[in-house]
Amino acid sequence: MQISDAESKVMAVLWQRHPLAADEIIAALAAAQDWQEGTIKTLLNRLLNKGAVAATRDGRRYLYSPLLAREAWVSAESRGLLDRLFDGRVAPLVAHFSQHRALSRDDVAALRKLIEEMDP
Amino acid sequence: MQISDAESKVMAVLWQRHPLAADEIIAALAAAQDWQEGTIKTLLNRLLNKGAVAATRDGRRYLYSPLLAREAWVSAESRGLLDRLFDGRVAPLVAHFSQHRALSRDDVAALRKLIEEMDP
DNA sequence: CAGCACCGTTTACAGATGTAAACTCCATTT
DNA sequence: AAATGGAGTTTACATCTGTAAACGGTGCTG
Repeated sequence: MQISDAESKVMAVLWQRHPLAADEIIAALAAAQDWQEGTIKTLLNRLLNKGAVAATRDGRRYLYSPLLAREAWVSAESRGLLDRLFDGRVAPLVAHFSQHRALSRDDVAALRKLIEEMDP
Repeated sequence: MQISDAESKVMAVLWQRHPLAADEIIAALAAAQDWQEGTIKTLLNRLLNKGAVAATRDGRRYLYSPLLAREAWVSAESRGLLDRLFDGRVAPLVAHFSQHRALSRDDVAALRKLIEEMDP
C-alpha cells in the first residue's frame, strides 16, 4: 500500500485517534500543515480509494478510521530504506548514524540496553 | 538535492566507478534494470540538470562523474526517514526492527561490537 | 416551502517521475 | 560527397503528488 507524504500526515491524525469525522481531521490538520480544507478532503478521498482508511456512516456524515496500521506502514517504509541503502542490514545503518554523530547520548544508552536484552 | 528512485540507480553506477561514458552507464543499467537506452539517457540528463553529476568532454563524447556524494545522499535519506518515522531517534528504529525479527544474528553481533566501541 | 450550510464527490492544474522515442550533429566509412 | 552511426538534446505521454476550487445532495432553518 503506497501512501504519499501528504497522505501520511492525514493517516497520522487517524492513527492518533479514531474514528474521526472529516471536520475533526480538517481541524487537526489545517493549522498544523497550513492546508486548505479542500486539500485535506482530497487526501482523505485518495486514502479511501486506496483502501487505507474506512468510512462508516454516522447519520449524515462519515466517521473515518485507519485500515492501514501504522506499524505496517512504518515497517514497509523502514524496510524499504534499509534494503535500498544498507543492503537490508541494520548494523550498517546504525554505523552510518554513528559515523555522522547522529546518535544522542540517550540513543546510545537505549541501544546498549536493547542489545543487552536481546537473544544471544 | 532531490534524487528520484530511478535516478538513484544511475547514480549507483557512477558511485561504483567513474568517470564513465554514457554507453558504459547504459550497458551497466540496461540489463540490470531492464531499461531502454532512451530511459537511461533521460535520467542522465535530469541528473545533469540537477547538478548531481558532472560531464567533462572527452573527444566527441562526455565522461560522467557524480557530484553528489553517495554518503551525502544516504545521510539525507536516512535522516529523512528517521525524522519522519522515529522522531529523529535511532534507538526506536532499531527497536522496531528488533520487534519485527528483522535483525539477523550477524546484525546483532555487529551492533554489539559497534556499541562497545562507542564513547561512553 | 425556499434557501442555507455542511459534507462528500468531481474536476483542475502544475510539477515530478517513469519510461521511451524522435531528432540533430558530427565524425567516420564507402 | 553521401550515407551511416553514435552521442547528446528534445519531445512525449501517462501516472502520481500537492494543492485546491467547483459542484451536488440533503437535512435544517426561517
